Amino acid sequence: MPELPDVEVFKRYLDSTSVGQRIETVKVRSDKVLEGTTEKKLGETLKGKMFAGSTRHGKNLFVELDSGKCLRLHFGMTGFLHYFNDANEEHKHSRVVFVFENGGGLSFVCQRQLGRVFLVSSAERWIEENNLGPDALEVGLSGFKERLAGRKGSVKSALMNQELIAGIGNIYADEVLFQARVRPDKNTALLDDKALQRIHRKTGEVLKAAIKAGADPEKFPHSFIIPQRSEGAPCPACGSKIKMKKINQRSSYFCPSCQK
DNA sequence: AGTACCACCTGACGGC
DNA sequence: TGCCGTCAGGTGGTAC
Repeated sequence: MPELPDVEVFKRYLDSTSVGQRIETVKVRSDKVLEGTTEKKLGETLKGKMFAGSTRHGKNLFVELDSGKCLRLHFGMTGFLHYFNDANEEHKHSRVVFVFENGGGLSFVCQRQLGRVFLVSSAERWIEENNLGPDALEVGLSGFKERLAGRKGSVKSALMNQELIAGIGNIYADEVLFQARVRPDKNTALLDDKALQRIHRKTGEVLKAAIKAGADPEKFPHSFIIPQRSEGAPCPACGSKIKMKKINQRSSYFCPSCQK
């Protein structure tokens, strides 16, 4: 689930349900998702404070408090947010709950518990210290080309490298490369200027279209390959059979006829 | 720099 | 029905 478009959808959900609300208490259902903090510390830091706003960078969602402190939410493979009004609506896989003074609650839900909740001093500082690349929706063509320049590995690995560009994961890397008509195992260094321009343009277009569709594959344009991610499925552009190949241990689906 | 493999986790699915 | 391997949209560490 949680690549850039999903996290952007979570951000909008958080903004509309929880920003402006004051926190009464924090309940930790599983401390496996906490990193560098504890239920006690989280409670002490958040109690009585308000969710003042949020920013997203790549796959990270930063929630700012009116105290100046900041939460970093990373959703792993199975994380999402769930707002509920009544305690019996709390999700089965709710791992951390921010209970608001109005009685509602926001859950950080994460079945596989690979997601993480952290306290950070500021979003900018964390991004800087962790060498995160520019957000995939913010990076311009020149920055995009500079960051990919001289890469020897596959273009898909480069697109998924969060230190180069932040926000693209396994699924959307496949989509961007399908739309740009570039094979995912193509060596980045062999891409000509036109191909790089196409990949940059399609990155923006694909991510924006996915956000517009609420990151729901059922609402994606018919031209997208994502809903066809299985070996032998018909290519949405030419009808030939989709192929699967492992690239850096991750399943990659592409059309051998459309993508060169 | 790039890649392979493992680990962290849970659950769904297919084969036997 | 049950056991088992495999797979899943992420990331971090280690070793080559």
